[in-house]
Amino acid sequence: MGIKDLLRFMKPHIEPIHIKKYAGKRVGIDAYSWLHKGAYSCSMELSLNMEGEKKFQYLNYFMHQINLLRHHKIIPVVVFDGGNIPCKATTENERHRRRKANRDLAMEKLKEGNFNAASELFQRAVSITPSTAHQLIQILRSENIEFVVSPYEADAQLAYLSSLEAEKGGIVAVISEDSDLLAYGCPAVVFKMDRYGNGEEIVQNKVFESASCVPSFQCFDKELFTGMCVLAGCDFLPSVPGIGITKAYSLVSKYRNLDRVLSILKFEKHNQMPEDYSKLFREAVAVFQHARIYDADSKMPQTPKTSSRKAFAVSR
DNA sequence: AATCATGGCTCAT
DNA sequence: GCCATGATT
Repeated sequence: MGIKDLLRFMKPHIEPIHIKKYAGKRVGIDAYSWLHKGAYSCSMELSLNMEGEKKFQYLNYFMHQINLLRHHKIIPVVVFDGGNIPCKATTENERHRRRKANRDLAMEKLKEGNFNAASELFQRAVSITPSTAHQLIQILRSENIEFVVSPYEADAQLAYLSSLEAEKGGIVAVISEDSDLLAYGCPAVVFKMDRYGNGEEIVQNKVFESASCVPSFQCFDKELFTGMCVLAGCDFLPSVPGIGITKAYSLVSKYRNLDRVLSILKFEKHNQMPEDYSKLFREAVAVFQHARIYDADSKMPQTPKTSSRKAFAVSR
């Protein structure tokens, strides 16, 4: 779910841009967002694993976007999700359950001959499997497009790559649909990029420095911003009842210190607040700050542990 | 006024 | 994942 209501809250800090402004630069792509969009054009074919070309139409969509970037001399770096992070398991299970329910319903409608109802349900059942991702990886290889499979969340990997110099494999911006990127502290994120290259950009430095935009983040730093995001409710920790993005912003901008915010919160909401919220809060902030990532140069996950999954190399 | 819960949409014909 | 909307607090 990303950070609840964050993008709407940040609206005044969004600037419409064309992706060509990144000509000559390395730009990270959250593979999941384009895979998911592309899968809508062939959701039934994917769900039923049908024969024929159309099943692969999502690849055409993805490569169209890639070619758009290359046309503007942008160097794309595609980042895939790896395994699921344990604290996100309940969110993930719920999604899986709903997709399966929609798929079963779609099959029924299809048997009844109700094609329109079926295809609508197949769209809701759409899910990106390792197989669909692997089809794409093969094409990226053959086209010499750089890609990385993150050990866990692509968001974390994209944030890490954003912190590196281009010479060390770094990127200068991220294309995604996920507001979590802002909580991770990405310097520049482009949301809602369409097929012509138009998108909506949020640049961290501009957010912190802007004197004219309301809400103002002039007294914020990266930690306070991440804290605000966690307070508002994220995938790792639900918010305290009654606290949304607006209250989270007010608290952080008033007290300018996360420990102080927690004290006040404990005082005001002690009835509805879990006993261990402070601990869980600090852990969630730490997840955003010290995300598990795959370091292409060291060829090892930086936080080695539970490496049941394959470590993937980059193609460079 | 802000949060919460729900339902519709992402492609492309 | 996002967004809009109406009920709920």
